[in-house]
Amino acid sequence: MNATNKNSFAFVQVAVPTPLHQLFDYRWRGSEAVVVGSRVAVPFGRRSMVGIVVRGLSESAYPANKLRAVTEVLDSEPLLPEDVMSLLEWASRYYHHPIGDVLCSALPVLLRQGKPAALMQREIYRFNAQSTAEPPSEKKASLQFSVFSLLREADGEAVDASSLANLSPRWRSAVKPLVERGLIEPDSSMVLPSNSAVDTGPVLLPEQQTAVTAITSELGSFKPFLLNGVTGSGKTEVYLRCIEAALKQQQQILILVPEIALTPQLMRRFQRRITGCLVSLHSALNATERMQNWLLAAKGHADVVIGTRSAVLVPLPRLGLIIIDEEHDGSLKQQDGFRYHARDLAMVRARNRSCPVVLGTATASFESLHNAATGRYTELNLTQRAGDATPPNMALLDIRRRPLIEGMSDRLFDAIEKHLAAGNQALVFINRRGFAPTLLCNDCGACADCRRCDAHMTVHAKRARLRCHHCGSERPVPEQCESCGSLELDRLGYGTERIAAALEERFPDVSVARIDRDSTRRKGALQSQLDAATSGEARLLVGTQMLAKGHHFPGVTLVCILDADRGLFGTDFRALEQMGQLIIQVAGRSGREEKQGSVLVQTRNPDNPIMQTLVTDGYAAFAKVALDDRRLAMLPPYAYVALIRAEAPDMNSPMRFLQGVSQRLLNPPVAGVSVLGPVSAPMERLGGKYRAQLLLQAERRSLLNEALSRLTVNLDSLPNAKKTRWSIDVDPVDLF
DNA sequence: AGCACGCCGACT
DNA sequence: GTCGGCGTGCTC
Repeated sequence: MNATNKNSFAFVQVAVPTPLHQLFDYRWRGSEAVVVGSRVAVPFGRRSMVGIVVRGLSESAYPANKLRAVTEVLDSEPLLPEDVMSLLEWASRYYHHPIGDVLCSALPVLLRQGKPAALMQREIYRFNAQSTAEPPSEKKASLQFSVFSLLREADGEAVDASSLANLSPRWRSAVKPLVERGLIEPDSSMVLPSNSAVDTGPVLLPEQQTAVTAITSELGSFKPFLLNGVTGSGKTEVYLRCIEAALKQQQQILILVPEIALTPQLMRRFQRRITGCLVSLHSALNATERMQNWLLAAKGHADVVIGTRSAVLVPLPRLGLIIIDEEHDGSLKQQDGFRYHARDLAMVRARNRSCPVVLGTATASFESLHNAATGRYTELNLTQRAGDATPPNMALLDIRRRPLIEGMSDRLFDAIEKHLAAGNQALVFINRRGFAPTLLCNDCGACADCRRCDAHMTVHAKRARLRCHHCGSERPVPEQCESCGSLELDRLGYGTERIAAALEERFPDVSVARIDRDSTRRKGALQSQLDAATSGEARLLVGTQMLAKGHHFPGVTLVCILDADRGLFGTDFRALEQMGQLIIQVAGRSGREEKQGSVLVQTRNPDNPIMQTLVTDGYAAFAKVALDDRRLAMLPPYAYVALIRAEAPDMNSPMRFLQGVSQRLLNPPVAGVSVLGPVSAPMERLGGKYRAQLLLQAERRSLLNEALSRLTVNLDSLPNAKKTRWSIDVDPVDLF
């Protein structure tokens, strides 16, 4: 039912970008073929919108006199092919998000706005050797002469318009007469970022070879793999071999990566190894580049697409393999609007497409571990590190009743000193930005609080500002207590800024690099900090989880983790899982070369069994224990949950609205679905809005889906619905 | 979500 | 007298 469809229809159903859970019928010029997945311009209320044709209709249930006609057909071929359309329609039903919004958010912005779906053409010029016209004179027409000479020296090869623009900003005025006289010829060609491999890979370790063989032998059929590879075990090399195999079969490969500055790094590595057209899709691209790369993928020109979350929705006519790197990473889940999980959509897509999916990670998500344990995923393990690297040696550092200087124990300082003396680098990890998370008055006990959130302001000492890390609001650090005027203000707790300052004071001869969102905001700052860390110029590294993600510091032999205990008492059901992942990821930064690394985890809970398991027996053992708790609490992956969130400027509306929602879910009840709440959110006020939530819990996914389906019908008619912004989050990653 | 219509307070 | 506040209703 696509472009080749000869049936003529009187009506079409169109997905329009609105928050309404429905499609809209329009009259269609019967003679023309209906192209499912193409864009149309339609009148909608008082304005015109770009929508996507979902199907043709012989008759419409909507009153004939109210039907309006499609104003313009924008594509003659489907922009979204059948497989992507059905993926998105499925996602709309699964995540209970409006179909129009889902379909339209799969398009790059420019296409959503109705721009032609045309690949950018490169404007080029060639020297015409056949021309008998008089060449321009160097004296009379110097610019014409320079243009002409440049093209003549190119010897018939195409010269890009951009190189001509380098000659003079007025280059077009020189090109025009040359073209008119036939001395040069204009042309255009497709911009294809094709690439030739310059490196060949290393010899694979036996485990890598096993993984590659397992994956490549499944090309052409649906098969999910969980590639469990410790840091440094060469997961990327496995990806590359699988990509090469898929390329040989003329297939397109989709690689999803976390939303971090790592994409260019991975891109460069792939460019050295892969021959073909490589294209990236991430947030750093501008609208034009994004559309261009999207179209290269969608039209089948791109062979390999490396992208963040939303790339899972890009059309790929020859798709043959999906790889998800760092499968546990939270950025794969969209946190607003259409709240999809790219890993889960990739799984559905691969099933429909009959292609393998590789989920690569050193710290698998509990969902994926559970899927592997129940046989839904095939587990592949990479336990050996490349080269002679040995795994780091992890230990808990009991800081109870120990003297602490700026939150660090004497034994920690000793260890750092020892590693520095041996000529190595040390990394100190604290997952908190700023100087101190709290500013407390010693006289009245008041904290400097955010005016828009239920949160303390964080002290940023160098800039002398208080900042709220939840809503971004800022004010100067006060001299006096804001409630009683006292001058006795205490900066409580530690952040990266404070730790870096303390280390600088303790090790005055050593250069300290701080890597967090504040110190790397400036363009290029991250790269220069990372360079300083990699080259060894900075011998001490202090940072947040930014440090934990994929960067390799060959000289680091000691990793110190300062605030691990926070994960043990997190309010969220995923706090422990994330703590385990973070500790192992940070630990992986050390000892990747021939030197063995040490990891010290400062804790006030050295007897905590789960912490001990993580440190002595590793992530897999830790996950096993933590998963047991999930089972007992009836939480994912042993149950299915959805969270209905509501927020409003006044305190009562969200709660009242959710009470209405709860009523509807309970009368009549859906068997097997528990409704918990409504309760106010763990941080009730955020960004000046009051928030509440309702949790649905079910043993079976289909029951949860059924309950939610019943809900979305006319949810807007509930009391307070107009005053409230609400959303449904299926499989939430956190409960905030 | 937009964008209109609609019915009550302070302004030239 | 109207300019404009945001309640509420609709979008094929």
